[in-house]
Amino acid sequence: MTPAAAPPPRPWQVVVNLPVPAYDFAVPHGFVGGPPLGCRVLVPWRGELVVGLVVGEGDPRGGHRLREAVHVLDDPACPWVPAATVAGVQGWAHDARLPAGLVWGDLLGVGWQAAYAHMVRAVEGADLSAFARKVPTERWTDAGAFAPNLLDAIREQGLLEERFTARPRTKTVVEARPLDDVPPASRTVTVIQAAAQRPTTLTPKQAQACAWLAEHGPQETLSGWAKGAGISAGVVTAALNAGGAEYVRVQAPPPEAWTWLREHGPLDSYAAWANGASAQGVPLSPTVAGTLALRGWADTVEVPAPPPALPEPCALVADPTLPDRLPEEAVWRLHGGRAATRFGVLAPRVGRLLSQGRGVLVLAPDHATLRRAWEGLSGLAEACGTRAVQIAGTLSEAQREHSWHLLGMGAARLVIGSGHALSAPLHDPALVVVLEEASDAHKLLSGSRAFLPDVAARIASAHDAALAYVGAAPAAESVPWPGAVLPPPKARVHVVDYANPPEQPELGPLSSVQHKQGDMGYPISHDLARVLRQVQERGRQAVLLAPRRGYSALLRCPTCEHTPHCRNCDVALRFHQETRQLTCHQCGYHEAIPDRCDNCGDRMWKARGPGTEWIAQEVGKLLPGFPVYRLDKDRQDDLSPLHAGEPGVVVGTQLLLSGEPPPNLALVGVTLADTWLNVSDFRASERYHRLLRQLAEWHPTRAPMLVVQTFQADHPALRVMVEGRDTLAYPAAEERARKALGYPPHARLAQIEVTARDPRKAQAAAQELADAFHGAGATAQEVLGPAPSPVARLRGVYPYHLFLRARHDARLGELLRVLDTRTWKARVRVDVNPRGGL
DNA sequence: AGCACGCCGACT
DNA sequence: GTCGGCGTGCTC
Repeated sequence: MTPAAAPPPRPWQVVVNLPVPAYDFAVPHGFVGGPPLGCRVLVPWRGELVVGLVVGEGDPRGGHRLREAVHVLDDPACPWVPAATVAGVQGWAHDARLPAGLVWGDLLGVGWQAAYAHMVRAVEGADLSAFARKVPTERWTDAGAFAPNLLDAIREQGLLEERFTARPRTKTVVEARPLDDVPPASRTVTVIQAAAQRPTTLTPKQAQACAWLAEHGPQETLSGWAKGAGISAGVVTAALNAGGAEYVRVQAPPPEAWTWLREHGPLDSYAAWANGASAQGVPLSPTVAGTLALRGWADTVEVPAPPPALPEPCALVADPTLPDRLPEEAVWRLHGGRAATRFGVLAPRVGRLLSQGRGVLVLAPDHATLRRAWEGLSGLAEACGTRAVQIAGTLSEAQREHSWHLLGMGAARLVIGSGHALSAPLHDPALVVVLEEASDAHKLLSGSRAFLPDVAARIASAHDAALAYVGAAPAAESVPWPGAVLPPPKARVHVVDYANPPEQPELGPLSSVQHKQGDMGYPISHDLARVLRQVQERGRQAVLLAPRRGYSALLRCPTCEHTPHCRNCDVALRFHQETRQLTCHQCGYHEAIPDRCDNCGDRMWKARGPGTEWIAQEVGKLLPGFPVYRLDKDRQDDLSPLHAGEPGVVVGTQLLLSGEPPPNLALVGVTLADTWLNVSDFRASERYHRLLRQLAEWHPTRAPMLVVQTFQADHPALRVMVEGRDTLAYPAAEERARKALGYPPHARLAQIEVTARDPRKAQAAAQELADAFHGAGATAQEVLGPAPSPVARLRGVYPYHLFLRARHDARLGELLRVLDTRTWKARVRVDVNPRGGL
């Protein structure tokens, strides 16, 4: 009786860092155990080996023969990404209709490059003569000696044996070679020494030279001898040729530079050696240092690199022993107060979990928020017997990898970071904290376009960890969760109402309307100007928030109203006065300012819509001699004098908020608030309100005056600030409005973008899609559009948008399934939970 | 994302 | 005849 054939092991689903779905790979020969979920593997890919991540099990009877995964890089007991995290991310990628590789490429920031030694040999008795040129023999050889695609061809036939060993991070250093190993030729030197017996044929001068040499000892050069003896070079040469002196090789003392390196080395480079030695009185140039190494006095060697220095934890500021009054539910929120207060309230909970040996993950949308969280929480980890690490783009690759290992070993249990921290191998996570959950910085602009709080929620749920939203003001979406609310910091808000200029009795109503902007002062109102002068007089600091970079939003011909537009996009070109250029802020296209209007030939241009350059220029006129700094994507002035406390004004875009506030900040001016409202997005007013709240809490202790210039002085997002209403007043009202309109959190949205180079093709494909949705039973409430994108042409392509609005996730999933029914005649991209545009 | 393949228009 | 534009398809 023959034993029943064991069922073939199920293949592994592996993602690589490319925008493609997970592919199946056969289990490597001889691998024992279940699928190593979350481990990195080396897989054959287009003739090379690439790092992939095991995210699941595939179909055991696949349609075609599979390639084998070649090597498992991580110990399955300690995967690179926790298995629950893998499940959470995979679930999100599936629901968002995104190729898994695209999602993992965005989320996993550490580990796609693995350092390993790779040795190969031919299997015993294999005949590789069919392969070209140089092929592996039966001796182990470094794989680098062969073309990767040749190795892959041999591998595919099962004729290759491979061995992988992890190679720790190394660095190259210069170290002094032991004296015994220095080549003898380098340890001797040729010198000129007087002959033992002086020939009788020497002239008197020659004899005199030889006598000097005998007395003063051997010389290294002829010229040294000549100079020392005070005799011409010709005579000493003749004396040498006549046999009065001879070249001999003698033992030389080791060079001083070598002795120095033996005492102070090893060092990172020849330059470091040269600088270090020179600084201590041993003259050495990098070139000479290199020559010494060439002669065998020093070697460059690979040594294991020490672990990189990680950010130091801050002092413990919050008291973890205070009572913990935060909700115990699976999802909760904490908003209001100042950042330091919020972390103080959060500390008892985080401290308790860390003390229990559990893990806490904190997701920050930007660098400034990350820094505040680090200041508020990192000291806590030390106090609770563990340590905190950061995983963020501001750290080096080596630092991120080291932090990753500390988490994987369980040595660190608090991780604070960007989206890259979400997949970190944190042990037993009990709490995932999403900071400033309404921030647009959580939305990845390219690739997967993931909204990180959505992914964080999936990961928390997969780990059965609690999820907390913490920030200055909640998103309307977080309002329904149970939560704790702190009173907002006091704000002194002054509103400049451009729409209602003060009564001017001496002028008639008509002229008042005609001149109202001029009368109130534009782009800097008289009110704002007055406060700015006070700032100057008192030597304080001010920040002005401009709605855009550049000089102006556009140029307009005063005669015919013509405005220069981008040749690739359907937008007006921004005017940059400093570079004398018109620039497209969508695609980067730029051109010199045209001499005359293309349309009517007029030579005049008028700027409209002030930007940072314009505002800075106005401030310069207003406050002569007062330092004016600028901070936007185009120009980042050095603000260190301000941070040292010197007086001045900074004009910038929202980029300002990602830095520290100046210490003597007395005034924050929003030069034109309406820019935050004049966007076609249902989240615009929430974003505006959050901006005001963030400005009010920006300075950690002060409450600077907030001057807001606007045409919509009665906007509720601003009114609640003026009236000093509580933290939840506006977000709760917004949430009620969303309910009435059927927007999140009372609906799930997805944007479907259809793009093509031909606008008619894009429009037709979008319409076809809409028809398909309706054909599948979608209602008119559920499918909105298609409509051309707000920017009808972008980088030369014409995007059309279609919106799906479903009551809940399940219905959205049902609707999205229509996309899989067939292929479409244009590029179709889905963005679930889109932000911006609608 | 890359990198093939393949189909059309502009040149020696 | 070829060179080279970029549209389409594939990667286990």
